[in-house]
Amino acid sequence: MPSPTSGRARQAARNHEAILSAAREVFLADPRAPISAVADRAGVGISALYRRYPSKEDLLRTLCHDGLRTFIAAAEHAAAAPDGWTAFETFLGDVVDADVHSLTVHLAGTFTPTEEMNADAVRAGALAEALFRRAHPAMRADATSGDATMLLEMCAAVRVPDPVRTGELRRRYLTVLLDGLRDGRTPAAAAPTPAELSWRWRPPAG
Amino acid sequence: MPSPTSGRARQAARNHEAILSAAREVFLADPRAPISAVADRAGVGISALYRRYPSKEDLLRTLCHDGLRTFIAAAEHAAAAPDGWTAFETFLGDVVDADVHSLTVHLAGTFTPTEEMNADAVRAGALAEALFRRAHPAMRADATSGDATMLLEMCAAVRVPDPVRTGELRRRYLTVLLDGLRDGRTPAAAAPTPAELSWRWRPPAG
DNA sequence: GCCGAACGGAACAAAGTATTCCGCTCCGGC
DNA sequence: GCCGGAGCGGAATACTTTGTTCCGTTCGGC
Repeated sequence: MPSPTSGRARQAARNHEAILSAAREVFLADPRAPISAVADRAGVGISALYRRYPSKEDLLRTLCHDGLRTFIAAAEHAAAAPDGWTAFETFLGDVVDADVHSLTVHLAGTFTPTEEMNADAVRAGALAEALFRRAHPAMRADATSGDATMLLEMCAAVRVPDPVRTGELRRRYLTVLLDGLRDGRTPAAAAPTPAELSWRWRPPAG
Repeated sequence: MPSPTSGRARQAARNHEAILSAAREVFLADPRAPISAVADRAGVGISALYRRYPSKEDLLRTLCHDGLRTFIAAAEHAAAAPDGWTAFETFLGDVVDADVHSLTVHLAGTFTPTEEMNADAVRAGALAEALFRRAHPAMRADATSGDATMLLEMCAAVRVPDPVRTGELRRRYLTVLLDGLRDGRTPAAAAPTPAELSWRWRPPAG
């Protein structure tokens, strides 16, 4: 099957992509969206979805894991920058641009993670932590890597109807936040500890 | 009925308060929570709720309107400060502390607003705008009053299981954001226009 | 003791939604 | 050309969730 340029197999491959992309959009907009919304957005029937994923949970898990991988890739890519602060800035910017935070954190807890996902989550945490450490000297002394997590969370909360403007506005507030984190001298409450942020990853109730 | 200190009427008044408070907590945690969750949290039966509010929508509307009034009160109180920046800071801090943003913005759109609410919303917007204008000279030149709205939105997104820590962390990031807004010089995308943020207030679909 | 406001919570009905199923289409090999 | 079956659309199903109603009970005030 040498990559057909037309025909059924090709169409199936296209659908595969369309479904993933539609699922990203739909669940990004509303993590509790019904699966039919994904089918509608992708312009396919429901069975095209169930042919690929045994259940909604599997789709969610796949989506989340993809997001996690994107996160890791962004961290590894940014780590190449020689300057610690620049690396940190690049990393957060890329993650915000990829709109990956909602995919990972907001979907977590709606499915039981695989072992591989847990490993990747640990790896992602370590990479982010390393980037943070390199940048730490350039920012307010009381900052912790938990701050980075919360910055991403706050940027993800920025939302307007137009997706393009949403992206622009997120970059704007990331800039404001980073300016504040770097230059800010106003005393503030303690930064979050890792333990305070890990609750999101607990598996579905029951 | 001169404020009985015991008896049925007193109990009813207590329930009234308990219900409102429970509703605030529950809908703050999840705007789509079922009404039975409110009853459970308040420690009362469902009928105690329906005796006071004809429908869920009415309860939501009341809650949101209360939040709006708190917002207005905070703005009026903060406006008394002689220094524009201090007034602005105080205002946002009070709104964040009162956890009023989710009550207003996140509940909006789940009910059809009353005329009075619309008027109050306009008034709230005008007050916030006035506070912003007084503080504007002290911040980065491209800031708009829409930034204030988004700061509140971002702070509302900060959430950990412990409510007390949630409050502390919100204050922390408000500080970071305000530092960034005041001292930040890094160029950034255009701030949101009022039109871009008004979509939240549109009534329920249909 | 009796009345009725206030209540608890089961019962009901309407939605919403994950998953299954069946019949159709149409590519690809012969 | 023709057939088999992969791939599919979407109605049907089974079940869960949830807003609202209803009825029997409680108990403070007279």
